[in-house]
Amino acid sequence: MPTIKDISRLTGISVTQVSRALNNHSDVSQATKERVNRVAKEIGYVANRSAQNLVTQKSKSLALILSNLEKSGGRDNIVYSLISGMYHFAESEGYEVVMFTTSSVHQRDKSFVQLCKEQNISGAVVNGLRTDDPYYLELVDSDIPCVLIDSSVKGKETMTISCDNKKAAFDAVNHLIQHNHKNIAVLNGRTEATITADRFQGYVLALTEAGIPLNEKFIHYCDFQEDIAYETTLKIMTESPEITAIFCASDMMAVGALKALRFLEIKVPEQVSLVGFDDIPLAEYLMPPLTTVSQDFYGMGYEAGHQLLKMIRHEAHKNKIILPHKLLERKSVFML
Amino acid sequence: MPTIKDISRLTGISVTQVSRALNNHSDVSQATKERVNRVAKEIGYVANRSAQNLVTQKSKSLALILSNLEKSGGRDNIVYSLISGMYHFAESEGYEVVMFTTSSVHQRDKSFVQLCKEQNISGAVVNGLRTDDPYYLELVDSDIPCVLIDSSVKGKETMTISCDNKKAAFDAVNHLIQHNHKNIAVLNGRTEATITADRFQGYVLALTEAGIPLNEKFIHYCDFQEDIAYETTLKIMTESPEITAIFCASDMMAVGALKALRFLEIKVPEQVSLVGFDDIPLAEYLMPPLTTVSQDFYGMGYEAGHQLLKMIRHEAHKNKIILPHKLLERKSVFML
DNA sequence: TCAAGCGTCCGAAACGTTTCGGAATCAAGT
DNA sequence: ACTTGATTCCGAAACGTTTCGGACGCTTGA
Repeated sequence: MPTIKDISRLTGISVTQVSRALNNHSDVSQATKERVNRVAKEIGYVANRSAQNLVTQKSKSLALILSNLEKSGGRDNIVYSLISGMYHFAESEGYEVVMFTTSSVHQRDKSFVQLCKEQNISGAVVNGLRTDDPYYLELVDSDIPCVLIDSSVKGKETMTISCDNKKAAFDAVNHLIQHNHKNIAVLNGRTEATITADRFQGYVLALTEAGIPLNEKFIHYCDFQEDIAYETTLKIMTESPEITAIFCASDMMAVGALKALRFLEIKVPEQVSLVGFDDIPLAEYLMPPLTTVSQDFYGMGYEAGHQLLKMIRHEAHKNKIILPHKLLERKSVFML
Repeated sequence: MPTIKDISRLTGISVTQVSRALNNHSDVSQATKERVNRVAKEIGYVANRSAQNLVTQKSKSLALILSNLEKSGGRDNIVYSLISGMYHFAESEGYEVVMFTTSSVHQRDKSFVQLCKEQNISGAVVNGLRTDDPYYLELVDSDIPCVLIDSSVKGKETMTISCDNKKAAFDAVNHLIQHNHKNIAVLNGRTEATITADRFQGYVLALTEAGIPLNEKFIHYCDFQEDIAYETTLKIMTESPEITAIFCASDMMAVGALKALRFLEIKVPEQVSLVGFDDIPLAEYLMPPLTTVSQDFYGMGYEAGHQLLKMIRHEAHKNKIILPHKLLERKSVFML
């Protein structure tokens, strides 16, 4: 591979000036710049990133830190959308993105901070980590700029990006109320997740605004998992057959609920209405097509990268960004 | 960040020996190794990858080269499975994976080879590129080891990994024949793709073995796209209502076909049977659940990484690997 | 004539690591 | 006492880039 020295030798211009020409610095004449660039193209010169990173003590890489690739992205392809959104932004800025998961931490016995420092990584987008993970806490407390998706922690160098989960849950539940439902169960996510609490608040708000009392028996947590939602639905529908609607805090849980209802031979939506959350690709193909709150995960990944770069460049940035959501009415809600 | 020099200073051991101790070379005493490793852990030392890459002229990064993130991975999450399989393998070996797409080539005006050289990347897994892409050809012709998924080109340093597409297609079509279908249409993929030709051969073989003549009117190409499959199905079912079964070379095309059949009020599978290919997550949720040929894309990504590393290390490797497939019988095929 | 300023240039050091070539120490064998 | 070999060590160069500090030549204005 040709280096900057080759260009220097070929043109008779010093290495210093070649470097400055390539980087379009001001104190190099137009003529020199042109000559350098021409020769560079001719011999197929590409800058050696390792050398650049070494001397500048930084790199054009962003980290995408996830809990676990396989599991979380199984069928819903939320993580995939996040990846491709962030990737496309990074690409447009000439940045690389490198992924880390909790399993890489354990496999290599290094913390996220170490993993990042090792590669001179400039910043990280974080999604789906347990907020009590010590490595997570170390990361947000470090001097590495972080953009957190769907969770907020007061760290030195962090910002949060998410949709308005409370309002979104409110919209979903209110939609059910507008269809005259009163006995509305909720299948919520992992109790430790920030979004779980937010969405629960939306649920509560919608009910209380409508003057409907809360019923402990209708409130359940299913860890965002399809199979737990399945079991839970089986249980609550036999214990509380007065339920006429279920709000699921994720589409995958709605899928589990739907299967359970089908198993119990309860008609959806005629006997029980269903609202999901996320709008995963599956949602529109279910029978019936699922009414759900849509989130733009691709946009989230893209915007996360965008904000991260702003932080890295010390440009002004807000510390919280709210992305729009939308209630998608399909066929899983029935007017009583 | 602490460096190797800090360890040297703290222990009074030369930089050379510290380096060799850290890398567990043979000509350093056990006592020294222990001391070095202890101090390294104490001060939280992590090796600087850039410096390592620079001096060794290689890196612990593998490339994953894709046609286009967004489009190809839209709903089927095949690409996601590939990514996570390859990622998990890389992770277990302490390697990074960096993704490139055709759009990165154009955005940065660099060929895949340049993109790889720039980062000292040791090898690449390639999926979904057009085989006539000049950058693709340059890549497989270069000295960079490549593992090609689902396509074969005689390059210097390449190997191919795929399922037995011909046999798989044969199995699918034969399954229809065993259910007494004779007028079997095929919705095939992009004409330039290697797998398209392979699957077509399987289709032909199944028919000829059963003594069923080929019918040009039953053979169509839909570029693996749902909407084209939709339009095509609309067309062929009105022009050739004698068709009782359709073999789709991808599940996404089967989804398109299914929508078209539903629009035409043709019952699946009672009036027309359907077999897909890939077993995407959607398949089992369709109405009726789709009978299809399953491929293990996660395993493909994992194995691709595995074989790539073998090539990089100059260990023995075959130049073609066939992964198993399986016909998954669900509810979209009807016995005539 | 001199100083100041500008535009353009260059040498050399630095980044953190690996590795080549050589060397010191010690025990064992002659 | 001398060689031999094994074991353990070290200095210095090298990888390709950026950048600091300085320098040269030219024009301009006093």
